[in-house]
Amino acid sequence: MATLAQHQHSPDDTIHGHGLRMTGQRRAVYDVLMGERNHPTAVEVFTKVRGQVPNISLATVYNCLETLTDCGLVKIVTHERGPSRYCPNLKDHAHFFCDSCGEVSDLPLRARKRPQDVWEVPENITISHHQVAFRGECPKCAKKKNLKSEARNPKSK
Amino acid sequence: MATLAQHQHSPDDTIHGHGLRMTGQRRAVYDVLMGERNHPTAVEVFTKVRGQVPNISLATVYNCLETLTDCGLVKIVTHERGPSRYCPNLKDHAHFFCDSCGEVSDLPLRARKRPQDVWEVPENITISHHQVAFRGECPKCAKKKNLKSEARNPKSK
DNA sequence: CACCTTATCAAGAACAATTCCTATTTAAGT
DNA sequence: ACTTAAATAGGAATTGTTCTTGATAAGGTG
Ligand SMILES: [Mn+2]
Ligand SMILES: [Mn+2]
Ligand SMILES: [Zn+2]
Ligand SMILES: [Zn+2]
Repeated sequence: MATLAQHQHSPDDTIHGHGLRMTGQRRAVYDVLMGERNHPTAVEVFTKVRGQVPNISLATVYNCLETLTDCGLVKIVTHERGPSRYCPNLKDHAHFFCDSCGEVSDLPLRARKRPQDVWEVPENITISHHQVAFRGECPKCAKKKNLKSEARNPKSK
Repeated sequence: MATLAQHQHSPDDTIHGHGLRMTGQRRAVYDVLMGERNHPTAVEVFTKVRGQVPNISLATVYNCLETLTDCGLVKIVTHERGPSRYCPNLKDHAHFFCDSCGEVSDLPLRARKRPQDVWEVPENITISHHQVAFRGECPKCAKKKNLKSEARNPKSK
């Protein structure tokens, strides 16, 4: 079941508040995102949501994702030239992309910190958004690699 | 290795160091990037570089940009779903994108600061890269907008 | 210089992700 | 039930990029 969005409103109320309807397709797309918080691509959402709405089209999935994004229920996440991914975590956060397994995870903003503390942003420019992506190797992949190199050379420290 | 580029070597040496040749096309592409530090797209580089090498092809521009990137002479900059842009500033920096005029500018990293100071990055993950983008309104566009609203309502404070 | 071997190139086809178009269906409001 | 606008499915079109291929150019060698 879909949990409530951020504050007092259900996703239905949020969508209605934008003068739009909560349709079966929109709910199914939203539920997939809330269910697997893996930052799926549109195509991944599409294949998943077909289990619920067997003849939804990919264009509709794109439309639903755009609508949900416009209503502020999900965020779109882009990374280099890969396909866009979608995230229902509305808190301010950055993303980590593992180069070996492709996993995407959330990195919360530290309390009382702002990106402007790290980069010199001139006073006279107005910031409305920021997007921060880290790349590297996740702990799982690092461990896997260590096991392999041990097997290859058992005496290595 | 790529890091040599900043220091004692010319771009020619850097490219040779990778077992490649500095051709007319590659130099022309590199010169365009060094000349206008506007973070041009591949197509913008293409039209510009045609002044020097009239029948260079777009595919070759893409190839040159990829080669220069692989050699560490330029960086590729992606932003949301727009076309990739290219940047010859090798220092660690973030980018600001003006929503009204499309201008892209560099924001230097503050001394002795790291992105990890602002986002909670678990100890056991290895960071190899980060990419940081800010969006908003540049000073020029803000001023323009102010002038317009003054003209519309001369008495407004 | 003539010859060989590769790297590089131009041109266009192919590709992946996304957006657009249009006829049909669905839902709200009366 | 009737009217009207919103939403959908399916497919075509677009955009930015990569791939393929045959022709050229550049270094190295004798
Ligand atoms: Mn996220
Ligand atoms: Mn830059
Ligand atoms: Zn991993
Ligand atoms: Zn501007």
